[in-house]
Amino acid sequence: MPTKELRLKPIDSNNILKSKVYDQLKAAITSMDIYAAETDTKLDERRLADELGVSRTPIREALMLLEKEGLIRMIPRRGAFVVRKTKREILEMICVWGALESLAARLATANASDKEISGLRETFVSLDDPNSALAAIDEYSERNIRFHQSIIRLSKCELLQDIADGLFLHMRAIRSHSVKERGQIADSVVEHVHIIEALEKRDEVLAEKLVREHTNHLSEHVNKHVTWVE
Amino acid sequence: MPTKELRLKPIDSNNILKSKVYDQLKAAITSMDIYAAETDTKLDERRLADELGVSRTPIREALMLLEKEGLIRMIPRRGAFVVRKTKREILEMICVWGALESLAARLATANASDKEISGLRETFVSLDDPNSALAAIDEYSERNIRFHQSIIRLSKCELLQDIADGLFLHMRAIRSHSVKERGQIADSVVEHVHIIEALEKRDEVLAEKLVREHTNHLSEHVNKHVTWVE
DNA sequence: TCTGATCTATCTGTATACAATACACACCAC
DNA sequence: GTGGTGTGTATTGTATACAGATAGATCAGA
Repeated sequence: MPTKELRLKPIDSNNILKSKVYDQLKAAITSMDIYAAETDTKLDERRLADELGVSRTPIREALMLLEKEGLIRMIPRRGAFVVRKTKREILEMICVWGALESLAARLATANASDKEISGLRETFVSLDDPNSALAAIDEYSERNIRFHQSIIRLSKCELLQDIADGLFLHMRAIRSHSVKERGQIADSVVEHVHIIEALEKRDEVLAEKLVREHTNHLSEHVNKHVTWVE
Repeated sequence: MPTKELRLKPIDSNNILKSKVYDQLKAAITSMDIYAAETDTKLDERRLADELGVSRTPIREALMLLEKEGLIRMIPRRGAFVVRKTKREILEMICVWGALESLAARLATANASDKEISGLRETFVSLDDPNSALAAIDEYSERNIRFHQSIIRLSKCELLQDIADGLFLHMRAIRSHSVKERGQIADSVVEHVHIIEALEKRDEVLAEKLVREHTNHLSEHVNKHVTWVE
């Protein structure tokens, strides 16, 4: 729609090769099934350079960024390898994530608008329809992550979002392996509802408590059922 | 002491230029007084390369790592600039830090040994001697940070340490500007003692609560007294 | 046949050359 | 005098060349 004052979009000067390669690699790594491969997958700089049609320089820059994010590990003179998280590391991530999200919930009760909180319901309301069978489990996982990301966002704390995004990145990678039973999902959804209700009541203590318990449940679940690693 | 089986230290294969440059730059940035300079300090790649006696490649690699850590900001075709944190960002850091450290305190009550906890007392016991005047304030700040780092360490959660280290990095940078009165320090020390006592009693709820309150006090203090930024 | 060493190929780490872009200053037009 | 354009310089982004190291293979010796 035309406006009176001219609206100019902020040009993304980040349109440099480094960023493009970084995005591509990140997407590729997170979408691949790390734990399916029996051998460590190595990222060959020259091969990547050839495939992406750029020189090795932007590749190396992107790889270094990915290493700092913990997605890959670079061994001097050996190469870059996709990192497989250990069970211990996964549990640590859930633990830290719980602390961050419970803080986010507390902040959200103060900083989020009513509309934003009620918007959370839409995020997962369609989960209640019983037609979705196991086929929808993958979609549930994605929606589940988005729900938690939303809470983080409602805290209006940018630093929180940055750190949490880094964690979610890894959670996404192990998501497909998480053994989800039907009952587990149902329980999870109920807990989500309770969290939203606590936020709506602006009950910061309750919201924080519920989020922490929710995370603890996930932690126990992973601890019990995840055996495909380590 | 000589042992039966030969003990070999893990050779630091990270001894590559990239890491050296990274360490140098990080130390230089954190030790400099960012907020004293009236203009944004720019990091010239070629100048740095000349001064450190290496080519631009390791310099750029190190700069990129520093950018991801939030210490500098790279603007395409413009250069790298040391980041000055806004007051809002500082408060956010304290907020997140509080959540992480209160989690750490909770974990520490379960994972830390009695010896480790009692070791915390030594960290700041000399603060009680009254001879140290304002001259020791700088040392207090450093010791203060080390105390909090110790708590994080006692949680035995590596991820927690990684994230917290990133935050402490920035805290160190603003430390020298934090207006510390004598009374403020005394209060702080008392709170530290209470935190240690809670840890010794293995009272996870109390320890977590005290750490959070301690952080909140710092947050309020900064919010009130820090006016030299933004 | 197995162990060990040497040699080679390949890949990474570093340096440097080249290209593109942004800022600054000067010059010109109005 | 002011504003705009154009060129020059300096600095970053990208590509490539070179050096060093590692892993695997081949070969010799027991």
